[in-house]
Amino acid sequence: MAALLNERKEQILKAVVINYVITAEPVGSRTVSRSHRMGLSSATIRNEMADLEEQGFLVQPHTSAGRIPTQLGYRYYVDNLMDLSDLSDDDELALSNSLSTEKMREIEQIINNSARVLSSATNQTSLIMGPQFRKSAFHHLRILPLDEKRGLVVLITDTGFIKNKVIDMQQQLSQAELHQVVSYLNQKLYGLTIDQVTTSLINELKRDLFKRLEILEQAFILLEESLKEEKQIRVFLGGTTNILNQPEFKDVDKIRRMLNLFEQEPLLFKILEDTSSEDNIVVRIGAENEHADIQECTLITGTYKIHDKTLGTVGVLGPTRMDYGHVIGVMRRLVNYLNKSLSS
Amino acid sequence: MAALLNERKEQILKAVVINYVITAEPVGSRTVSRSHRMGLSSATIRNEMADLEEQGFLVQPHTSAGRIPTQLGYRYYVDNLMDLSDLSDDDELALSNSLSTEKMREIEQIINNSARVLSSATNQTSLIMGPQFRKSAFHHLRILPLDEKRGLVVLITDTGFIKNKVIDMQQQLSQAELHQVVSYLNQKLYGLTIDQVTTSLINELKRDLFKRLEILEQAFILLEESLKEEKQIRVFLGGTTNILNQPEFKDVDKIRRMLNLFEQEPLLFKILEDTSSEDNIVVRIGAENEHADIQECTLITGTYKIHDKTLGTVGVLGPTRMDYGHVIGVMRRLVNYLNKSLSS
DNA sequence: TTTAGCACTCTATGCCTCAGAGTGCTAAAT
DNA sequence: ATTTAGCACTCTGAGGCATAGAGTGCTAAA
Repeated sequence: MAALLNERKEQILKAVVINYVITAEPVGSRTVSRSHRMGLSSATIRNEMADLEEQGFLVQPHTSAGRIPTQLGYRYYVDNLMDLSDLSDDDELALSNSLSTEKMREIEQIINNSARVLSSATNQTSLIMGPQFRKSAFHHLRILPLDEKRGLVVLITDTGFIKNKVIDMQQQLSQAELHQVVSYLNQKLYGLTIDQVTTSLINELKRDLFKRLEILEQAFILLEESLKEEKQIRVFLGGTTNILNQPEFKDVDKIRRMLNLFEQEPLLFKILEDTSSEDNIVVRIGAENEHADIQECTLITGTYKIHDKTLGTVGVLGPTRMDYGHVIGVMRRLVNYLNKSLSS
Repeated sequence: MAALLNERKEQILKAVVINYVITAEPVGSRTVSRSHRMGLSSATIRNEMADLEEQGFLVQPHTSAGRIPTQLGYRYYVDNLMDLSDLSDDDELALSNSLSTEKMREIEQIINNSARVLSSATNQTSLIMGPQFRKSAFHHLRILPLDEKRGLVVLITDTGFIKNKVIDMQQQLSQAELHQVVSYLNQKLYGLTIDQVTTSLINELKRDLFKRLEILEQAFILLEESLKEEKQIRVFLGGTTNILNQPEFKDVDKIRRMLNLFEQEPLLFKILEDTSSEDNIVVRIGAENEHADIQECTLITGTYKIHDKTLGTVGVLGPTRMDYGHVIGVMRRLVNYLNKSLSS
């Protein structure tokens, strides 16, 4: 960690960041000296800024331009200088309105709404990772016969996740047989997380059950299949077009790269998962992100929980020039709402 | 319908369209006379082109430029001149591979895959409307109790559509009571399309049932709710970034408008539904589209069916400068595959 | 009816200039 | 020892201008 700056340098750095976030233009010494009434002439500021540049907090796009913050500059700002802005009343209202638990029983809907709210309150793109099915605990399983040849498997987890899948049943099963198998499975699997339902466990059960009821090969294959399939998780996006409003994305090529990224759910998932610090809000600025395509961006993430168990991650993605205080404020609030909503 | 052109004019129009589709540059008389070896000098072509312009099939972007087709020109081309290209072997392979029915029991997956294939084979954005739940016929309904206070309603249609929803049950119901209600409902609703399950019908049933079993207010509200909710349908997109490859979309503002459109499912749904001619493939060029935001685009749509019953619509959206023959060829093929896959 | 030839038009490109913004340095002021 | 005023210097971006190139329309000859 670089040494701390003296207060005057801090004030100047802060002024540059704030100004640059608003205008997207390099900030000159004159502007700082004027707008932030710190009673110093532009010449003095110039000297300080030269220092800040030497220490790596600021850069000039070219010799005769103002300064813009480096990633290090943003980092310092976030760690030491940032004011957490609270929500505006409008935002507050919009948030609580669209997340009122009233009409939203389905978790998908809550998540989707959250993505919308988050993106519109921050003017950035938002990503939300749904509950991680495979980390939920098995609650119970049902098989509904649909007709002679098909059945519907319904899998329910402790977090209220419901997964269903139509299966073919080669051999016809009587109600009684079916019931027998299902209740055996329920008994054995209860309380395990989906992650723990490994192939080997399934095989074991299969052997077990095989002795008692030979017909059920098929049912197991299906259970396996339905679990495998869930390896990748849905990531919900909101406000993907917001990124087009940022002047740093006026280049069609950059836009293409970002949108391409947005189309690849597994990648998004990986990006979000990498940041999960299990606790609180994480800010990744520029190259602090692993994925190459977002190294000009900042990703801010938080996690939401149900009864203290981490369910998923919410994120905001935008250019490094972003209103950190505001975004973090909004995200705090959103995570709180989510935690409350989901725990009831 | 405008009068038909003589053969020479047709050849020239065709040459201009084909050339322009490839190069995206205005086509000059010299180019036509050379590349399409029709044994005429550029001067002659020039005269004919002037005629074609007067008749509204071609335009010049400026006085000293080549010509590009107007919407009328494209229309004439599609109606009278177009060669339907068959698929390349590669495309063919990709198509049959990714749509092999093997691993895809879920309809969502089939649709999703189709969207991907369609967009990558055409290099355009594809839109696919999933099966219209509300036009499916009611098959049967189950209610699974989850715990004391919650149940899972499962609704199954004749087209294999499965819709489930968790409901709260204020009053506890015994298994027997539940069973009674459910079987009554099944009997009454069987065979109706979801559209036909109107609020008034539900009310009627409610009265009916009320006499016999007072507790079930709640269950009905839930059925109603779950139906209402399905009014809007999912539209699956593929290759949204393809649109960025088109030179006509190098303007960030246009891009924003398109992407914005893509984010609004209900609008997309409306656009797709408007074109449903119930039969065969429909081409809407430019202003032939109702929606203002796609009047510089061409939308080509087709419908897929299961047992002769129209399920949904697939579409390809791109600039009016598009390889009509190829897109239509691919779409034909895809629709055939879909029809076959779904009917088995 | 077709074509060669030519004058004309329009765009896109590169080059130049110049104003404006902002800097760094030096010397004076506090 | 700081701070500030003043000044020369640098770099960008916008505007103006000339030019090459592509393509046309028209006229007159084939």
